[in-house]
Amino acid sequence: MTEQKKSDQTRQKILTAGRALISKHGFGAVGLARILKESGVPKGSFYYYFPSKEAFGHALLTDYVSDYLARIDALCAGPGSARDKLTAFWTAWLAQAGSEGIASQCLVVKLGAEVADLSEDMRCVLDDGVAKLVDKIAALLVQGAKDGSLIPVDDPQATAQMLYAKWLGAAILSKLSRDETPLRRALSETNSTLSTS
Amino acid sequence: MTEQKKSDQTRQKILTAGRALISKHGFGAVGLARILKESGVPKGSFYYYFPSKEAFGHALLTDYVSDYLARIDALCAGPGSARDKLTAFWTAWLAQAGSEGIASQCLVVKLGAEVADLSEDMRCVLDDGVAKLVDKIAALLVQGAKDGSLIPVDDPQATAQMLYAKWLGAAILSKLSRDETPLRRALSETNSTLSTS
DNA sequence: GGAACTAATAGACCAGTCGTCTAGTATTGA
DNA sequence: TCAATACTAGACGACTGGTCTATTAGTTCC
Repeated sequence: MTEQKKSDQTRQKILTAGRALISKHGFGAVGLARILKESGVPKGSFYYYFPSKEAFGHALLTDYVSDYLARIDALCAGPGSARDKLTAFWTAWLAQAGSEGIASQCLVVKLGAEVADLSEDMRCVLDDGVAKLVDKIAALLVQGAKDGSLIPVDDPQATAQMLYAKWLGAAILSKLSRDETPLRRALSETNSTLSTS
Repeated sequence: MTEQKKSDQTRQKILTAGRALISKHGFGAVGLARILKESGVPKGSFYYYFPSKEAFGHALLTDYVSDYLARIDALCAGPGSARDKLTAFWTAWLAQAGSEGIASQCLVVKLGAEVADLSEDMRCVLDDGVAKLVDKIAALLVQGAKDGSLIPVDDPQATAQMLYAKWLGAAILSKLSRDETPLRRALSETNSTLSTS
């Protein structure tokens, strides 16, 4: 009662190890054996928690998306202008790039193209997560127009989607070139396009 | 003499079938057996033409990049303003989307994230191709500023890279959502940002 | 014709894949 | 206490992956 059921802990361990491995190598490229070895869970247990590898991938993405959106919500709920929040959000992409592999955290970057042709279920989870994220960005744009920190835009939804597209593309270009320049340019372009003053 | 050596024809057949399969499913997800079967080449022959699957991937990308750049060169050498050429280039992304899988042709879209963490050789080929493509886009921006069809920009190289990033991201979003809207928005945003008049 | 050489192929090989199955241990509730 | 459930354990099967060796088919030259 005081703690999570042990069952959930084990399940979470698999999910966590899986996320690390898969965000680095891709979904298809990582075998169950590797994930299980990494998380110290025997093979037999895997199929107790997940009916298939695809179902596992589905759970992994669901988990990831909900984590991600929760973090954005926390950011939005905090103090500061809409502009500050947006900047903080984008800057995090660069920060991740610095620490380990460039844009290595973001599963949309790593799995977007793979999952789209692999599993309808997984595709929908990721697509849904992106849609919600774009909504939140659009909301920030609206808020920024009100508090005067951002330039008003005609169609916040469209602008938010194109903003996200630019960052997604820039992340892939940075991965490909092993160079943060695309991400840095995205940041400066984003600022100069949207910021007042 | 009159014709290519048969050896080269066979090699090309493998490359062609490989490109179709891999641009749809990804590099790792497609086995040699499938490619060979598709191209009607016996399995035992593969290692006569390529020393390894990775070397094959390298050749595949080299082939693809050179095809792609040649097409751009042909477009640039043709008639019309820089603006027309750029528009024709981007519109092709949408046209591909319409016919079969969205943005299914572009190997940068499909393989960018996969290859970046898979093979240094393949990564370099793709990265090099993208760099050259961005150069050509930048050259069009410069030309457009001169012929008056496009708004002059401060840093054509940076603008071209961000332009490509936006389209790359939009293509992935379109793949993910099975909806051309992101690509269409990219087109209208590109036009309204760059076009004079 | 027959030797010498290259071009091309067949099929074996083993590591690795996902998923199943049977057996076993802990934990719970009555 | 005892039985039922929750969970662990890993061997096993059927199959696919890329790779390589041994062999055949084809050409060239004397």
